[in-house]
Amino acid sequence: MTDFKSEFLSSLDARGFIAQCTDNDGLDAEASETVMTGYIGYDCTAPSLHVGNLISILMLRRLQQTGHRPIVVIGGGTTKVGDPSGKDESRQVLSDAQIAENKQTIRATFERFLTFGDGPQDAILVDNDDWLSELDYIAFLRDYGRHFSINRMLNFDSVKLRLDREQPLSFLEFNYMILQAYDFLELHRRYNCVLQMGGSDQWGNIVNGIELARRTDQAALFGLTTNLLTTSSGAKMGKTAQGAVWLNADMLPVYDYWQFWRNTEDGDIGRFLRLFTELPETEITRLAKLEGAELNDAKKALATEATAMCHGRDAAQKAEATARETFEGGGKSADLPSVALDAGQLNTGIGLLEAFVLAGLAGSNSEARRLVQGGGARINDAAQNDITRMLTQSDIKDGFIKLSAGKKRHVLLVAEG
RNA sequence: GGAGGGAUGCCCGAGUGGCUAAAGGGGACGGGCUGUAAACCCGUUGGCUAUGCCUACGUUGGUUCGAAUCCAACUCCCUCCA
Repeated sequence: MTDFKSEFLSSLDARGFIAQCTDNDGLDAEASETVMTGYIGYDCTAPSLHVGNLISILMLRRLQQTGHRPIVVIGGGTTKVGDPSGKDESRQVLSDAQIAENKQTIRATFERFLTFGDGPQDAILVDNDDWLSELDYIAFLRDYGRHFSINRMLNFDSVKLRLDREQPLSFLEFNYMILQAYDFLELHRRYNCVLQMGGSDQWGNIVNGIELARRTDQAALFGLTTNLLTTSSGAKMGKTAQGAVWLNADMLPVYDYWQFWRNTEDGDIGRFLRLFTELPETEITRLAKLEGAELNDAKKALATEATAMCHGRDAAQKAEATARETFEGGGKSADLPSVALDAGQLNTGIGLLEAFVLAGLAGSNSEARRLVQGGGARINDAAQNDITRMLTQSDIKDGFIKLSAGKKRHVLLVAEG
């Protein structure tokens, strides 16, 4: 722990956000004496962000809460090129229309965490395509390329690790850090942005931007990173059975989002409460001290608080109530994720396996069969072992048929039409 | 331009003519234990209109009764030389 004067840095520090800063004292002074502007960049390859992006979003939120201006940079320009990182074959390049669409839905998420507008501390959202797509190659190389030292870049971890492992590194990819560095410079020029934040994997890119601005504009910019999030058992955050934990409700039901946090590992509780909720420190200390089964209360608090921030408090409490009824009250809740079913199908009857596939609880008939044979399939809480069984109108209880795969995954089939 | 190495299921990775829907590991899913946790134990893990059928070992064609395995061409990747 360092002693910070500024509310911005001291609160981030107290909550365990900070991994590394390019200049603690300089940034602290800037944050306590001015209304500063800081940014984080996001690619828009998917229609929604996921929990892996959450820490950085919360840093922007705290930046704003402590009196500064956050900028969200959408990587429309970089997405167009197609991020080559990772070792997969080159990804599909998204169409301009898709990118525009993703920008819209992603923006909606930020509106839950930040206040946008025209005031001095209101958040703004910009697209780096605005300046990147207009760059002139020769002019760019002449004006900015000369400031980048290959010798130095080869020493950045992102590059070095690749080369050490003898993995390919394309020129395109190599240029990524240059474009990102240029983003920072451009944001400084346009918006007087002085701070770039991001995950610790962004350190090299951030430092490059700072260096570039110092050389071309004699500007003093700052960088701040957070640790990449893993669970205490070492797994990467943000993946569940179904895939990524999306922040948009139409990509992942609020109930499932709540469940994701509810299933946090014991060892992560204190850390996650500090990072992902805005509960006061005293309350967190109390919750984190709980032991054994009582820790479940801390997990519920985490789930509800984290969900409230992303989806609103009403939705969060509803999810909590649904979970309580489902797990503690014998499974009566009508608010579980539901899937519509044509009423006519129930008249003729619908196969058990087909129903599980329809509900999204199994990926194929074969998978559904294994589920049944493994003893994990239930209808209205009654275990099923006959794969030929048909579901009919008579299975409807209180207006729906409850399908369960295992103890945690439940879906309601609702007849319509 | 030359020489060599490689491409296997969600991922890593064995297999070098039939016993291979393809070892092993990881991940994932289900079950057990528990606290809707972790760890651990057990099972499952291509699809289907299912005692059979279809698809699958980079692509296309060939040899063979039979190919992931042999041959040819092609594509992509890596290493070294120029």
